[in-house]
Amino acid sequence: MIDINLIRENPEAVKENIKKKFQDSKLPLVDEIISLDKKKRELQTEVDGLRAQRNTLAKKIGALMKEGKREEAEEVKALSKRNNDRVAEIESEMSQVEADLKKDMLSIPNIISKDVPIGRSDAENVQGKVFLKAEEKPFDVPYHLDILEKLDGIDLDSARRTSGNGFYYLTGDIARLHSAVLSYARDFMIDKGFTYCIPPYMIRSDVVSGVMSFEEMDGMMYKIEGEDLYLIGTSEHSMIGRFMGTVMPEDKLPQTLTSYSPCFRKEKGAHGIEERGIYRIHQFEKQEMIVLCKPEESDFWYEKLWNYTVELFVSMEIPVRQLLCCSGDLADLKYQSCDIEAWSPRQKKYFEVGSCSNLTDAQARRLGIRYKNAKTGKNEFVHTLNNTVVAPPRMLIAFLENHLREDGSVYIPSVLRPYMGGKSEIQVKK
RNA sequence: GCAGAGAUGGCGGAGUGGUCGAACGCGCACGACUCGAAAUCGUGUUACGGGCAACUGUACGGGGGUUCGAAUCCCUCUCUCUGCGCCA
Repeated sequence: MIDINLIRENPEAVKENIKKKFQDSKLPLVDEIISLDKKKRELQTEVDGLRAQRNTLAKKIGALMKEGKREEAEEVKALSKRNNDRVAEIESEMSQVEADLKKDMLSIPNIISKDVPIGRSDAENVQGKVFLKAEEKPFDVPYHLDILEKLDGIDLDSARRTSGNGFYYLTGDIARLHSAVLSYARDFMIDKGFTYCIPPYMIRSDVVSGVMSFEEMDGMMYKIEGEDLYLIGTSEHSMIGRFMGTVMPEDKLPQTLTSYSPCFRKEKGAHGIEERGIYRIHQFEKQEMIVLCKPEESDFWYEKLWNYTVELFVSMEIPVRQLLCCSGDLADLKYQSCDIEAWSPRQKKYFEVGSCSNLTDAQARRLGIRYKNAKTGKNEFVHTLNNTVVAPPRMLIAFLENHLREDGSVYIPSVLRPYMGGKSEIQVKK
């Protein structure tokens, strides 16, 4: 949600931003908001006056009662009652106007960074920097599922029986590798000065509706039957929810946190769960990083965050590139976003393994996350950012394809060996 | 899970139907005193919204209700504490 003052003061800039995102159908909302906002303020003035009257009358009644002037008091009561009817009328009109206003405000996209490339859809995303040389293998790289099966590292048949499509058993060295990657990533972020955090894996509906739209919720979130609880789709949900409705002192910023959690997603809609293997699944695990900082520092942190992910992948000897999200592909809450994509020697192209976003104050405004500005003494909204550190098992696809050898064994880069009992490779099971 | 107690400003803590946005204390800010500091004294100090301003509205865990009027009474949810029970 953007600042309504921006719409009041500079509606043209807001419209320009909407055009940049190719959401022209939302253009009329801006004028609608201006008129709803005006209406709201008129109603507010009126209702404030009437309430002031109510307060005065109530005091008068109290005074009369004390003096024992019962009859006079009754007269004023009747007057006050009539006044209150009018208050109720305007209040209900006002709550309607407020609801409409809020709905419109939620549809207005966040102002995007000047650095965001302009484009209609993900097809127009722009390649940024590239790290390590993306090389083709001198042999055919099999589909990741086949690699996993050769290494005796996966059992999808049983998972389908116990849980259905979109679930998996990882076994043996592959399961260990999965944990090793997460542990290594956790320590990597701790070394960068981030605070490690294990959050709740279930959250209440008010937190859910705070962190996402109804459509997203419907398409992603699993609900616990008979409870007001949902399984988180990412630890960002509970990590950001942690700060809902709080004001923190300026010296508590920046908050630099890295969290681990399993993630549960229905994956309803566009791509679905049909794809074979472990690319898109209902359950995965993720090491995440989130930052809450002062407004003037969020650009700095954005650059830092995505570079951490790159550094992590490079240390595991996996070629990656940065892909700049274009204006049309950017979610409404985001100011700027990029994906980190890993090289797939099989497909001979890059695919997404993480995503880094700066939401500026849009998320914080929606959730009421503020800090006390030490200079001005005012409470102001923080900026929030989030980024994937690493999310296996999807990340394992990149790992296996890049480190596969012709004989079917998989090479383990040195940084992971301490987490793998010193092993330097995973061998094919005879 | 059962029973009892409770949730008030940055913190502690009064307040049980009207003059309460809230006593008192702590903390914090500013000023006085001092060479400087401590101590002491004085002043100020909730948030959000409307208004050029004067001023004004709302909020005492969340939601709903009673009343002319609710921090205060009723319902409900959440959370905390104490005791019992159960359990990794």
